[in-house]
Amino acid sequence: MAVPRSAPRSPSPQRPDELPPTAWAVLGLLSFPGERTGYELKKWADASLRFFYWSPAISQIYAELRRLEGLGYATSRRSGPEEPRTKRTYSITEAGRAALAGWAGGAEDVGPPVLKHPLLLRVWLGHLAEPDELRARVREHIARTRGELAQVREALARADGVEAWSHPQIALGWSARRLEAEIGLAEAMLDDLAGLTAPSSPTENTAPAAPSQPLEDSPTHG
Amino acid sequence: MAVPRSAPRSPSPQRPDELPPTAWAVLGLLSFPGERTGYELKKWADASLRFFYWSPAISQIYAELRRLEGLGYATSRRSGPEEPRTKRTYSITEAGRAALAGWAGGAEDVGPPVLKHPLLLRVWLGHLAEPDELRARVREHIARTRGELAQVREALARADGVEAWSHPQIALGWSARRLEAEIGLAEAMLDDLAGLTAPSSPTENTAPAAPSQPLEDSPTHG
DNA sequence: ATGGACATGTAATTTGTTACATGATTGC
DNA sequence: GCAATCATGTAACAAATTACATGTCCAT
Repeated sequence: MAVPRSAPRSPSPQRPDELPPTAWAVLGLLSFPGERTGYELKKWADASLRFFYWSPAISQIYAELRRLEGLGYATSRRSGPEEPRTKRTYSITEAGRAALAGWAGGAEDVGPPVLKHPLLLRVWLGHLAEPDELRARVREHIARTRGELAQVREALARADGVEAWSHPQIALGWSARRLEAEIGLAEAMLDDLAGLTAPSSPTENTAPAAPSQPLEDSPTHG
Repeated sequence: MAVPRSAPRSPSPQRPDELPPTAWAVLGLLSFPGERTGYELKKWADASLRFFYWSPAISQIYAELRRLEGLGYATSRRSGPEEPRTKRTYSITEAGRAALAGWAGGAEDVGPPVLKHPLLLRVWLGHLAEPDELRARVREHIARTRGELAQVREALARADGVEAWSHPQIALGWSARRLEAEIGLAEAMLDDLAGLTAPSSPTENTAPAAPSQPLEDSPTHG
């Protein structure tokens, strides 16, 4: 179990486990064969991690790498014989692999997925917007999503056939199907929005009651 | 255009616009008929906002309300004749409604949806976990999602028929379909994972190459 | 030699969470 | 009286972003 070689450049004395998911994500990036720089990690995160778990800012990746190194979960070395000397290459340690396996294989609840969908926020406030404008935003979203779908399929093609990539492949496959569903959802919403402006049965404007406060059983996990 | 009445208790002199989406979300909660307390806002966010845009912590809701009041987008008053005097009730101002309409109706890109899916993170690292355990996590996720779907349907039923709620209803309808899709996605992933342990064609372990670094066109919007 | 991709990092700031303290109101 | 829910808020901290500073390497 390789001990941390180079002096930990980050003094934060963090207890093992109890790391935020982002730290595990970065360590996970490191857990696949090969060693890589923070910069490479960022590109990789942009190309696949972000489709199911968001891509941290490059500065945060560097910070996480320092934390991971401080914990002995990763080691870094400055450049190879061929490489530019300014380059710092990270790899996972045995301790890191063990800790990551503990997190990935554990039964503790990692919490529900969190979705932040600014478009839906706008639709939700649609009574304040021009119907046409709103639908234009939805169509833009569909176009963007199609672009992302193409990217996922590329990433999928790149991973195809490589034995060690089977799980990332499943995650990417899930992402592709998810984006397909997202497109269908947006198209259905387009119809809903169209139905609002051209209503078949023009409902009488019944005095809108105050928003009677909702149910009592909703779990407070915000 | 009602000027800010009560002295702004938060000194932050923020430029109009340029607010984070969360601030617009809270202001949006206030934009529907009626006035309400921070506490009520939190419950409402838990019951509907969180399905398409996450529910801020109660302390952050209070903070956002103070900021909104400082900007003149909301006013608060301490209690009514009947209410407990410790209660502070907020409502949106005309300036707030105008600003919100500017954001909701604007054409600026609000950015892509961000999904943080801890379960997928685990699946992605599945090579470090027991296959059975992993599938158990997926099944737990399906169960939880079914519960959330039931909640959305309740919220939908509550909003049904009320004219002023049409857009929130569309957002909620989208959420319901999204959760249905999420269940289907998870079930398909369960199959994928099963296919891994019982492979029809046991592929020869071809020497796993180093992760050849991915494409160059991925937009860096982390 | 210039610009772009590669590469690392710091500082300042914002955003968001948890834990805690306090107290009123309501129903049993 | 007691517990649960309602209600507000502070303090400490953690997470994450942006802006900035610096420099290398490579192709045109």
